[in-house]
Amino acid sequence: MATRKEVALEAGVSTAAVSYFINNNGYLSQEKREKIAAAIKKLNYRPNLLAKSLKTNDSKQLVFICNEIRNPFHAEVAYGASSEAYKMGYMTMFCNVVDDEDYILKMCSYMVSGVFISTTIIRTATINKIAQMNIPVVILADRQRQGLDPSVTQITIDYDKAMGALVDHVLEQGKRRIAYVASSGMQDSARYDGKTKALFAHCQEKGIALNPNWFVEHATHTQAAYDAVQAKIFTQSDLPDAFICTNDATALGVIRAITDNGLRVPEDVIVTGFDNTVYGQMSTPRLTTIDLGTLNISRETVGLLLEKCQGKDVNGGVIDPLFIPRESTQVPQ
Amino acid sequence: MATRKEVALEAGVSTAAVSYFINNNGYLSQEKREKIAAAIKKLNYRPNLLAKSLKTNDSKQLVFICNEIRNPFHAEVAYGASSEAYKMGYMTMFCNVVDDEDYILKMCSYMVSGVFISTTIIRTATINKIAQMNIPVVILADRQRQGLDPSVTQITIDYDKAMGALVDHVLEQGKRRIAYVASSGMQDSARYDGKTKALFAHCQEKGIALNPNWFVEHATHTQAAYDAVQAKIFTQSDLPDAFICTNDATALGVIRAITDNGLRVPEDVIVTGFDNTVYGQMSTPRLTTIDLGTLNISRETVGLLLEKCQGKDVNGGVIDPLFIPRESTQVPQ
DNA sequence: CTGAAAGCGCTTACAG
DNA sequence: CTGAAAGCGCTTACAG
Repeated sequence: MATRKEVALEAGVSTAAVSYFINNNGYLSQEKREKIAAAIKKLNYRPNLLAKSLKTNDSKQLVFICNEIRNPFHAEVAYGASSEAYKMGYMTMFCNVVDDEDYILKMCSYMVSGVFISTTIIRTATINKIAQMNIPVVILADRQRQGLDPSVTQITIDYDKAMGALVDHVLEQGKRRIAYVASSGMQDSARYDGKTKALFAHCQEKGIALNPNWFVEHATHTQAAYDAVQAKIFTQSDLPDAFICTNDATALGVIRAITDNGLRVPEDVIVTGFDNTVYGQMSTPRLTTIDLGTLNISRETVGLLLEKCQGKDVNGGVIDPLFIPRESTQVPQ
Repeated sequence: MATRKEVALEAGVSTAAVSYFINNNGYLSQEKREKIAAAIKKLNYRPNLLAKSLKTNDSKQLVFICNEIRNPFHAEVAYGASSEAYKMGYMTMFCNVVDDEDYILKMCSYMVSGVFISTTIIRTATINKIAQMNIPVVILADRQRQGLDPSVTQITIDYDKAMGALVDHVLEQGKRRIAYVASSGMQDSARYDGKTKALFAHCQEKGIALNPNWFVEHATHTQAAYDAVQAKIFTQSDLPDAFICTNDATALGVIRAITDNGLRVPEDVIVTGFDNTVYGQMSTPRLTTIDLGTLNISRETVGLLLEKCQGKDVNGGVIDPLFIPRESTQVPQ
């Protein structure tokens, strides 16, 4: 690869002039412009963005952290985030890893412009260390975190409303034997997420006692959910009549497990999802779920992040969930 | 953020010594080591990886290009690729954009270590420009490309075998009225992909004339496939009795469209997918499909890429597909 | 209006 | 064994 120096030599100008040309600032005669343009073309020159980043102290790289890109919700967030970043001329580094603080901090050591966190399963201490590197951070998550560096912008989801709608709907269907399928562990308070908390609160309010034998943990994905439900629920003689699942991906695995045990959804057992993914819209039966406007919120969150990068003061927000009843919970009349 | 200079000052050593300490090379007395370690801790110092990259001419960043991260196949490849990169200490930049050459080349201008392309829909000229920047490139795609820079390593899929198995199976079910649902456009030769080509060849061999009215194009994803099939197929009076779909995600949308038109899968119409995603394993009916060992091949491809980065000579390969018959094509006896 | 020079935060060959 | 110095490819304040 040719460097700036070679271009300057070829064009018979200073290296500064080449810089001015490329960044379109400073004063440059028409004649020089043409010479430089010709030299760039001839040498097939491309500016080294890494060197530029070092000088300007900004790499125009965003880092995006999520814990499971194979979950269609996260894939949608990643899609929205990276396409918005693209539109604004930013690159996005992708991080699948949530528990290796050293790796995450390394990733942030490339003078990145900002960090977008889309997962609950990351330690507050890790987030704070990123913030202390003076990197703008936004987090899209399921609950307001305590003890977070005040510079971090939080965008949370109104889980009380969402889980309230789900629980009320389940009760309206005459079901009271509720199983809960979570992606996190129930006992581990660090991962005790907003959904779980809201579910428990609403059931208590409605006088429903949840059976701890029907809590399924660590159902991080479709296959894991299928396996966990088979192992933990269908080995019991006493069975639930409703499954509230942490997301659509999980719910699809649960429905398969139910069907494989000779029961029908929704006639025998009802199932709810979360996220309103396309797979839940297209499945048989279609999933009752919660819509968050995923694509839009991921885009808006990147927008917020980029405003922070420009030094603007930015407010977090709360996402209003929309309840969508479909076939997986309602027996046709 | 503290810099190397401040650490050196604090520890009372040269900046070179700090460098030796961090990279664990050169000679350093035990006493100095301890002083440096203390200074690093005290100042909460983190090396600027961008500056290091500029000096060493290698950023330890890989770029991963795919066209649709929301497709579960690509999500799986992204997952495998980035987790393998992580294991080897590399970062991965993620690129969703396939047709903006300028953006792609910019992304490669950060002294990236290598590029992993997982899409058919990218111009050969663009790939060659990356290769001409002396960046190692691997491409995981559906056909051997002509005119590619010889430095590029190609990993292709044996589509003849895969489509042959699918077509034979469909014919064995007594179906001869085959519709084809493609993610690309049929007429655009640049996007006329390996699957399509192989399908046509096999049908011709078997004496099956494909009806051009039953070619559905641009079904890039589940929703797009649903919409396209509704608009193009179910507006006709003459209907196919089998749908061969470019991938599982597409097939799920097609099944929904068929069902919404009052027909049953597989009793009235049969449907095949491709990729063996978890959604096809868990769907009702379960999808007949092709397995490629996606997770493994994405990991192996990254392994190959990293070997190339170390200057090794590396051979591409051909992936052997496995046919998996399931419920979506077989009426239970 | 223009270009020489300093400097971004690192690494490493080399002189002592 | 150790540190001063040059240099990676850029940008930009500043002297002329």
